[in-house]
Amino acid sequence: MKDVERGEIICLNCGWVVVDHVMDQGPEWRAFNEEQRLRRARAGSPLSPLKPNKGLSTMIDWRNKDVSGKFLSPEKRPQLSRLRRLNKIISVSEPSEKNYMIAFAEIERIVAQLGLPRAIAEEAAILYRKAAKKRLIKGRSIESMAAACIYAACRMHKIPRGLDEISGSARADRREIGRSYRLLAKEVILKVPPSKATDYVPRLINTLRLSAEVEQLAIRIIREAYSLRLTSGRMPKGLAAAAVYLAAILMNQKRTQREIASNANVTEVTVRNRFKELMEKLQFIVVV
DNA sequence: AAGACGAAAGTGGTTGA
DNA sequence: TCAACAACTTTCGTCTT
Repeated sequence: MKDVERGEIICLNCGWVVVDHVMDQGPEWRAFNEEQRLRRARAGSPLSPLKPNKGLSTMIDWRNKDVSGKFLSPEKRPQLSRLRRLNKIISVSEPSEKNYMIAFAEIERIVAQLGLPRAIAEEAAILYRKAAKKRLIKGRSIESMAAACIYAACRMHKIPRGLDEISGSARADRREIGRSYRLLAKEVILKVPPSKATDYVPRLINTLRLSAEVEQLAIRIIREAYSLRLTSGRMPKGLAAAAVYLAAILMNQKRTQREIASNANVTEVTVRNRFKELMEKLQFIVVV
């Protein structure tokens, strides 16, 4: 019922673009997505924010020249190569760097498992650095903070994932992640726009294979609902699900409540309740 | 037979003392 | 820190298509 894994395509750079392509795919799109996702997820060299030292640590040039460009004397070369080797070891064995390595490995693991875009991993890594700088990880597990960073990064990039979706793939329990996230939100992230209902729409439209018109309409419905104060205290994803349901009906592309509910990670009942409210308050839209 | 609907009891998260 | 509370879920029976 709460199936977490779902082939889904997101542009690995910006988080959005590829979605459009998916709309045109035939029945095979799911497999195509998965395949492409895996292929892309493993491609390319690791990007800088995910390296413990951001790629900015001291490097000793491999050319045996000194500052003035003259070649070094033969006696000095072995010494230099020893230095190089030592420098390499030291640069990752400093305690804080080791911490980063564990954290970043965890971040990459979760991101890969959930099929999230690379930008998320980078954002999460940046957040993790900031958290570490403020000593927020003291007394907390690295894993929970890493997961919290991913959760935050997802929200910042408008790719909403539930806390439970992430905790499902994390090596820390939901409660701990929640705590870490709160701390993170308070101390590091200055402004996190609370996730809006419209953020959930593209993903739903996608997995349900609905058309772009439905998406537009659903978003319009949500805007209306928002301006009518129908949204306070309600789960954004619940509202999103109901709006998509309504939009699909209006566009003659009806999906069952069950389909929508399971894809939005809410229950049918919630979809129904939101749907009912929408019908009560938004009648004038239907008339038009 | 499957989807939609709603009531009742249960659950987790927020709020206020 | 604890209890009250609202929103949401689960479960299940009934109605509609």
